[in-house]
Amino acid sequence: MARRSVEIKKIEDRSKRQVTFTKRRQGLFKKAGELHSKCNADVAVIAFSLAGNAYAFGDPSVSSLLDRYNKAVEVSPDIEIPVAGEVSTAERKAGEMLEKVVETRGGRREWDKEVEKLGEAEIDAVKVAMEEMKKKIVMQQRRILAEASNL
Amino acid sequence: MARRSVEIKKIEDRSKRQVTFTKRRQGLFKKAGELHSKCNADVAVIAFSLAGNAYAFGDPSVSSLLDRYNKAVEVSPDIEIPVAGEVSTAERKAGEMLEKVVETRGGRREWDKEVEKLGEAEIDAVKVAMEEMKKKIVMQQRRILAEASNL
DNA sequence: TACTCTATATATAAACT
DNA sequence: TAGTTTATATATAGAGT
Repeated sequence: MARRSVEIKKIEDRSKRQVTFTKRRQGLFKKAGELHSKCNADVAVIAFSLAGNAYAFGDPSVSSLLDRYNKAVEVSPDIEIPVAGEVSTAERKAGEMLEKVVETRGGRREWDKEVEKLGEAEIDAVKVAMEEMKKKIVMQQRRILAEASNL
Repeated sequence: MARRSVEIKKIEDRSKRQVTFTKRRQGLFKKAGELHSKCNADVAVIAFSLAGNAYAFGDPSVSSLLDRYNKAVEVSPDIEIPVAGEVSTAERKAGEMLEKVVETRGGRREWDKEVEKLGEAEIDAVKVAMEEMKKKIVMQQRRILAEASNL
């Protein structure tokens, strides 16, 4: 993993902890996305930073998975796997700053690789295609808005 | 990671997919626990297997975190940044579309239909993804030009 | 504050039991 | 079907910018 051994223990230094939180949250979201892509499993991850910010990852969407989870629990309340660290339920008071930023992104831009494969002969054609695609998208957006205003 | 490169693509073989799901779910839960212990952050993970089984990890508890998440979303529902799942789904769609463009360049444009399938929740995210994709393409173009001038 | 860069620690795919 | 092993792919802590 890194230069030193990991030591799963609370990091005391605030700024180091923040950096680690960001890095590991990204890693966690990426793993969740891979689990989704590879195994066709629906996955949701929610993380609250000490500052109280909420970060969520979910495919197809966080809220739909939460609903589904709640329903599953109703049906069979024994689903939950309580894996909890001993230090767990302890503190967690630090942040109640209610400026929740539901940030996102697990990393994953799979088209990166596709783009890198493009050669000189293709890159121009692709750009043109992109322009057309964008027009299409804008039109689609208008169509949706028009439908919405008809409700 | 393993004997072969990872290939983030759906695993077709049922039993292999099941094995991978189990291993990766365990890994994901472990990572979530480490994030909790090291950074004092509260984390919940929910995964549904293809078979429909629900698996959850949460500290202090899944349901308390879900409530907290729902409240956070209520407090700032107007935030432009889409929830992770929507972004990732959009990213995947954008990637799929690009693949089609690359495959069919010069020929008919099959992504037309794909665009028309996009719904309200996705269209914005797709636009954002398109912007990023375009940046990538421009960078790739520069790379090619730079190589060419070095000949 | 937020990147990038690597040396290492971990995770894990496939093989094997 | 499930646990163990091992060769590699990934993730990431710390340092540098």
